[in-house]
Amino acid sequence: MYTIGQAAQKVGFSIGAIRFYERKGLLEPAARSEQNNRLYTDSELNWLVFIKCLRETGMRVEDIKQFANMVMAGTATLPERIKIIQDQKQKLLDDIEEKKSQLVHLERKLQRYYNGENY
Amino acid sequence: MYTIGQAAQKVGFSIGAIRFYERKGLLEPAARSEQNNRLYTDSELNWLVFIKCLRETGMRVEDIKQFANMVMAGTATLPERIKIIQDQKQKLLDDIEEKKSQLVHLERKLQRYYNGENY
DNA sequence: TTACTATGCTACACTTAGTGTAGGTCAACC
DNA sequence: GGTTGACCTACACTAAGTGTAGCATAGTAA
Repeated sequence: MYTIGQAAQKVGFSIGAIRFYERKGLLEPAARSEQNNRLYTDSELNWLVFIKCLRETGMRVEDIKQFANMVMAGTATLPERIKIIQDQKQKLLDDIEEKKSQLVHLERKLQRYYNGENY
Repeated sequence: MYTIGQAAQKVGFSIGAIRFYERKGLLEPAARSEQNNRLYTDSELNWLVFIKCLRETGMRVEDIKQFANMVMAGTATLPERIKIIQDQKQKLLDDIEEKKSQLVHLERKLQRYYNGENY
């Protein structure tokens, strides 16, 4: 069993983030020690790692909650889950394009500065 | 003179966004009509266009405020302004790299699904 | 004249994904 | 006995607006 601090360090979340995920229903309310401190099993740590994996893809917390429910519902939801990941991927591609376009704006601005524009 | 709705449409901001910028001090409080409606001159529209240009580069509103102050302070602040734009550009490049890495995560996840993993 | 619609106003709540802070508890160490 | 460290809860705050409620006003249609 791990304390929240140990869990946070092992998984790479902040303590606050873990409590936040519990509050949001992404995690079952953790077991407590006699001192009312949260205690995590290895299995719960794996669940946190899973959440971290999804978060790193840029998925929103609410969507991860849905996704987690689907995972627990079994393989019947697999096609749906694949679609979600594909949509997420598209969103990421769109984001990248947008940022690239902003980059072009910035470079134009810099060029204008180099050419003597002064506002 | 333009109403806030006309200004919003001309510049491409929402009405709410313009009021928000005023509240944040990015804009001087607009002149008012007899009916207490905001009125904008062409010069203020140009200022809004300028703000839009900076926002599109991904610059934060608070930073735009600083930047606007520098512009008004004259050419002495030019090197500082160039540095800000360059930093902004670097931040954008970092963002893009991060998103690309998230993309790799997603693609790995999809591959695992295609290979029969089911969680 | 009355009713409706459009546009504007203010002030407030809400969003995301957490972070930061205040105030309190508890055990361990010196 | 005092201090440190880790934990607890609850609340406020962040960015950049958006959405809503409740109001005023002007122009138009019946």
